[in-house]
Amino acid sequence: MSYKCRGNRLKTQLDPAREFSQQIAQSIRDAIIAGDLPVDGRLPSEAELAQRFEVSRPTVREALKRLAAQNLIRTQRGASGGAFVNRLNYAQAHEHMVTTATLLLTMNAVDYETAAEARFALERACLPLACARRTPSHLASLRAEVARQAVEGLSDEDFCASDVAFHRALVDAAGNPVLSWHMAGAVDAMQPLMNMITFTARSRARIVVLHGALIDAVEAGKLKPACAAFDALTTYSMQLGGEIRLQRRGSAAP
Amino acid sequence: MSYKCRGNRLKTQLDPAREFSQQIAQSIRDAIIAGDLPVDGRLPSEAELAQRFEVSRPTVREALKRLAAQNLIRTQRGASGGAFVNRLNYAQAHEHMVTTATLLLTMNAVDYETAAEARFALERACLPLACARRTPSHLASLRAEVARQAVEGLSDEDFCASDVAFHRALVDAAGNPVLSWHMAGAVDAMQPLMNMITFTARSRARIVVLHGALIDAVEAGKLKPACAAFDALTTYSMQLGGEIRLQRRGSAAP
DNA sequence: AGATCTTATATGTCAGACATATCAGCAGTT
DNA sequence: AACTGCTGATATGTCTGACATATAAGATCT
Repeated sequence: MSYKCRGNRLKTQLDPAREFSQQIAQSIRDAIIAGDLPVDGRLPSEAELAQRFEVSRPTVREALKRLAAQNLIRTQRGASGGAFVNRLNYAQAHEHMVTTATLLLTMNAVDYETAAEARFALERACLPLACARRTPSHLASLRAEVARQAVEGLSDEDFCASDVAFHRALVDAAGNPVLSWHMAGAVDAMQPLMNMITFTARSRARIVVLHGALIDAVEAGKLKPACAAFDALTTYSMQLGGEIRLQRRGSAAP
Repeated sequence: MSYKCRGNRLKTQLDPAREFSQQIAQSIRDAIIAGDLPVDGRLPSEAELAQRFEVSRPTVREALKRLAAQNLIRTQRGASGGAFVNRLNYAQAHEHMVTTATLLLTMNAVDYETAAEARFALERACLPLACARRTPSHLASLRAEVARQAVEGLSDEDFCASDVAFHRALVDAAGNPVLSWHMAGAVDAMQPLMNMITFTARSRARIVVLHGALIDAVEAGKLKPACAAFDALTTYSMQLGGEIRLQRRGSAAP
């Protein structure tokens, strides 16, 4: 009924029809999720795993690399080394989320409207919490980014980066790490995509003003004005997306 | 400026201090993201990659397994086989998201309040779109799940599963696949966790009523009542979480 | 022309070996 | 007594070469 329904040991019976390394990785993954292998616990050595599963060491290693790719384990060389169960921290999960989200968007050629709609809908959901919990530290981060965005000679890349930092800070102001993690895919992965599409057309001054209004509302802790400011930002972004599409339609692709 | 800023070839210069397989995987991953390796395109054979990177074939294989673990490539045996760039589809990304979210929650012992707060905040953000776009098909799915939940003899597991299906259908009703993907981590991964914590205490009848009211509002396309119904569900769930915590505090852990 | 056999190619797996990082313990010196 | 440096044990990282097996394409036979 709980997590610890331990069969306690790894399933070492392998189906010869499927890849061994895949099955071994699954077996170990299941054990980790079930809690049979505690966080920071050490897995048996590669040699011992090879014995248990009755495969060679390279095969075991391929399985371990699969798990390492998911940040489920880390390895250390040396005498007391080995493979250790990783505590999946937010930073790793964040990075992972961004990679997956980026791939999902680019490989499926998701159109701007769909991506932006999802992003703004999700980010808007953070506003109530942000208004209620924003700390002076959060507000300082937000204002710092807006100040940077107002500088004249800023490159497009730096402006985009600052924009991402601004939105991330806004999400973090909600004070919920799980929420921040969920939003990583929307902000860090989508925002650059949106910037790439829109940064040629947009007016930085207008964005700075909209950002400023948003901060003021959040600082005052007033939800309605915050939503209004955010919706204005949304509307402008969507409008830019539409203009870009029209331009693209007019001119042939390079 | 666009994705295809191709340096066209893989970085084959490796740093001897770090693991080769990790660097090779990163190099190929970068090439995929940059669009140098098109979807469904074939990678060079393992032997050729080994030559290019000046490493042995097992090392190349470890790198490929890392990519396979992320669903970035698939492999085929045989004459015209090899490793092919995978189009990351929503189903795979969905599965991936659920795994990561589950691990993140369990391994960090995220408390119910934090997880639930994030989940409800995000799901609430889907309501406006759901009210605007829900199709008869969506509504039918929603009603079917509620009907199942009202059956007397339903097991706890089945009730939980139906609950998840209900919320997933609600999110899908927003008609935005990117949004649905983002919500997978919240609904599919968090909901079972929440159920596990709350299903001993909750009143099924009350939940069925709340679900029904929510569907009615969504069907009518009226956002305010939908939000009200959803907030009632949120409040009830949070309240249950509080009760459980009190019970737990009273009795020693098994 | 169609069915079957052969061959080439690529991945999947294995065995054994060496290189290297790291820790623990012991020796020697200060 | 405390610090230093050596040494061995252990485990991962990597290499070499080989065999097994799946698959497609060409060659052969009916």
